[in-house]
Amino acid sequence: MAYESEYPPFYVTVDIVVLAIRDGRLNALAIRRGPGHDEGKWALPGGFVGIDEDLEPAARRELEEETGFSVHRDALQQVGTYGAPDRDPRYLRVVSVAWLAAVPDASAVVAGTDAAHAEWRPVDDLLAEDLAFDHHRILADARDRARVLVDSPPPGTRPLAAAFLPSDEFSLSRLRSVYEAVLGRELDPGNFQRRVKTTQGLVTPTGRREPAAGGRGRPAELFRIRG
Amino acid sequence: MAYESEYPPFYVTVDIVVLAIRDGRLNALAIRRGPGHDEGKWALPGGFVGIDEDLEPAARRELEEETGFSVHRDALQQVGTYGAPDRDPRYLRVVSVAWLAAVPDASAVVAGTDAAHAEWRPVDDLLAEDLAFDHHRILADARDRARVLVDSPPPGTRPLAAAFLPSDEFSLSRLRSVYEAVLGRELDPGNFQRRVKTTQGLVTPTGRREPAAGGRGRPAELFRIRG
DNA sequence: CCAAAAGTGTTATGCATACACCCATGA
DNA sequence: TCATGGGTGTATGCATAACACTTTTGG
Repeated sequence: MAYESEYPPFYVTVDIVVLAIRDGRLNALAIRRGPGHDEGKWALPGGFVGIDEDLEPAARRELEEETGFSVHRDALQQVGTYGAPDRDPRYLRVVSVAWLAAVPDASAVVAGTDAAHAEWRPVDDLLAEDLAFDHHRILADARDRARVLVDSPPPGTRPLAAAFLPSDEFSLSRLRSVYEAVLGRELDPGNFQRRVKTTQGLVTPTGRREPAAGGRGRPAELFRIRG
Repeated sequence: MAYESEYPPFYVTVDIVVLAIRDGRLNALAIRRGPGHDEGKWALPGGFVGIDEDLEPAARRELEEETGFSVHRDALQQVGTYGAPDRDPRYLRVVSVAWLAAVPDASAVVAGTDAAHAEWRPVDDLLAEDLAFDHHRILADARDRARVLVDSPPPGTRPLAAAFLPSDEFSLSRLRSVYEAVLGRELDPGNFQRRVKTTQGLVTPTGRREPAAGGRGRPAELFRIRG
């Protein structure tokens, strides 16, 4: 085509803020940068978009390469796009489309995948540090977005909180702990119970109760997301 | 650099949903496509990002080229990024970062600028048509975003509604008509009045009243955004 | 006086919060 | 029986909505 060379070429990448709840705190997958630019700093996982690949599939592919997880459509959300001319000094121009992914807590998942040196790190801790590239801002934006999504999930979508739960069935206190970790504050157990139960089409009771594991206190009823 | 040729090159563009209130309806700037791909369909204004240009300045530059307007920081918001491999058949890969811009109603502005054949069109009408490229989805996403932003402006930012007003000073019914056009529904005048007045730091009274122009009914008090 | 728009008052309703209190279980 | 967490009931405050009503102008 006639105009092929008239416009500047860019590299396009996806960066993914992979979120999970660990020990009651919101964690993100971070990769310690090796020798070279921003050495030793934490960075977000990501990679280049393929020549025939749409953006969302590219994010999904990277996520699976890093964690092994295939998440639900609604658990992978575009956060924003970052393209300052100097954001990656290694190349002339890299524009990154940032995504957030909510995955269940699974400590072992990272090992054996691409990101052998990836680690779960509390988001608060990461945000208190100097991250590589513009990943500090990306992480902050992703956390803000996650808070909005957890607080008021768009109608018709699978709530983001569901993606953090390791099992289809869960107690409401488990669900509440997810909300608390994402929002960064404690919620009243009773009010949370009522709010979730009275929200149409959010959870359905299974009738069964939690196997008395730790065993102190009344066993909780088990629920399931969306019928 | 060693890796320059390993990754696929993309073109990066910005598309802008320029919004204004005209005759009580939410309008967007649209350009009728000439001979070539998607001929005759309406498209959004936009253009390529420069080699040394950040994304937001690129959107701002395009906006000014098309309309002559320099909008406030908070009146130009990133909506999302669209990069399906086949979204622009003219080139191999074009990734577009979509923005929404709120501008005051000024019918004459378009003439004499780049977009001589740009026209204001009601958003509802455009969404009922088949737009060029993936601009239908972009426009729909931008309108949804505008509604959220008008309804609950992020604290500390200049409310989006202010950007639609042609003057610093305005009556509350003028402001209300902006809300109504964006939200697509009517609001109770009394309740709107109270809500706006009691919201801290939103509007400040000027003490003056509207010059009795059309002249029927009690002249409205004039307000200003953010003291 | 009448119409029309600006602006205020009043009441109902829903929702979130705070918190008291009961339930069911393990030790 | 006690501690612990699950779960319900209830009062209160706040934001919104609905709408009656007053105010101020032009015709």
